[in-house]
Amino acid sequence: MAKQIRGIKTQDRIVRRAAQLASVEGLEGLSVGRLAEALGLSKGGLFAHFGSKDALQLAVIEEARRVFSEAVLVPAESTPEGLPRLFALQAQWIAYLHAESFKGGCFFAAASAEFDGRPGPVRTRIAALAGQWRERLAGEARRSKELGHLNPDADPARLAFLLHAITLEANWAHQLLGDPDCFVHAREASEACLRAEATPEGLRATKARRVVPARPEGVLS
Amino acid sequence: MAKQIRGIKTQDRIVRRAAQLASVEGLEGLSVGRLAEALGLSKGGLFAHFGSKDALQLAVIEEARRVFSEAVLVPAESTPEGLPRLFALQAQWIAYLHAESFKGGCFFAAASAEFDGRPGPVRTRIAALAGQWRERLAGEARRSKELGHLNPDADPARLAFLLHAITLEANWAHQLLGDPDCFVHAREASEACLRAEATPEGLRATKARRVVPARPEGVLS
DNA sequence: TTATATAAAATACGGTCGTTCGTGTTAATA
DNA sequence: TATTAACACGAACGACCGTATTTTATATAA
Repeated sequence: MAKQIRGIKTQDRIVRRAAQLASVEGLEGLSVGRLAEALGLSKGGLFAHFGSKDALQLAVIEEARRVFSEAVLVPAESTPEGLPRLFALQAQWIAYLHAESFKGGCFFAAASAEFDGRPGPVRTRIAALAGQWRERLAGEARRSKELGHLNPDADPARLAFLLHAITLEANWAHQLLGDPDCFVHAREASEACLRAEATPEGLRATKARRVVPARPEGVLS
Repeated sequence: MAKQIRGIKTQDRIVRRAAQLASVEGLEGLSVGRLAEALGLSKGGLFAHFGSKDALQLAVIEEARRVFSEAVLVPAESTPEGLPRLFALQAQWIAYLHAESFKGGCFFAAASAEFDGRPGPVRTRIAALAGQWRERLAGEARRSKELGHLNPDADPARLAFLLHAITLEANWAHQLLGDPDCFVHAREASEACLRAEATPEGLRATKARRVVPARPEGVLS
């Protein structure tokens, strides 16, 4: 058999493919045997890299976090803080879902639903990351208010709640119903929600900005 | 062993308990063996009632639909059509989640995420019911517009999108993060979204209405 | 009472799961 | 060249899965 070409380390190959499969079949539904088969490895060989399924699942979560961070957080960092950045975060997130970096949609949405009723380290990690992300949105909303980009009576937590809701809904509608309008609705609704509480200065600061398209990652591995 | 008291037929007992367990562990994660054990039945005895796991899962889905219908649809029917009913649907839905009729949160939210990447009759049924429900919201929004309860430029589909998003977000925040404010946020956000596009007449028609509290069902079986 | 239909139990089968372990191969080091 | 460490294979394990079949108990009807 031709030796495996490896531009990247085996651990990375495993974890990337696993993240793809898990976004479709779930973190628990993904089995070591089938993952190994999909990668052309033996079950035992693959397993030795992690030692337990929990450890594998945790590694997969970190990979998903990395992908999400590069596709959403990093691009948004380059916009000015406050409302422009809040808008950028939301726009990048929607674009990232639209690009289908993960075939099964938002990895964390899937993992959240799967593990919210199952105590353990995996659930703990997912909840922590999801909480951080929501807090990131809320924090940027608070900063927007400080900068005078949002009305004084705007509630940052509720705004984060709404933005988060809109994106999850788009993901849901896309994955389950194949709704072709869901991303348009998501963009429009996001804009409407922000506009409804923005000050003129906030709007002036937030011009139409280019969304950095997310290129599917790890698909070729 | 004391004989089983059965006020309800065994099939019902099975399906009710199964729906409870499935809302926590997932429709696929729920196993015939453990379900039988939880009910004090033998695996074979339980299995004979359905003939296949697919059939059991489909029966569980119908049960969840029944519960949802009684807790949300039926109470809302008694309010006048248009904006009042749209508001009632949303309020009942949120109250229903708050009451935790299903321990694992919204059954269909969980099932959607679990099966959106798994073709088959189960996924088909879930998608059909979820689509019907969203269409129900959109239809009531359209009717509201016809009755002059909503501004002429309101987009019923987008409104349904938003209301649906808000509730799913509350469910998510409750289940994963245990966010104590999520239902308050959901109610406030829903009201804000409807108010933003409502006509004075629509607001007048929609007075504060009592939400029928959902009593947890099947928990005792 | 006997006969019959149904509900549940009991047992078993093949398959897949996560996990372990001993062996062989490869690559770097001394 | 000899040694070592990392890597991957392949077989095997016990447990549990969905499913099938066969047997036992229970209730009803003749």
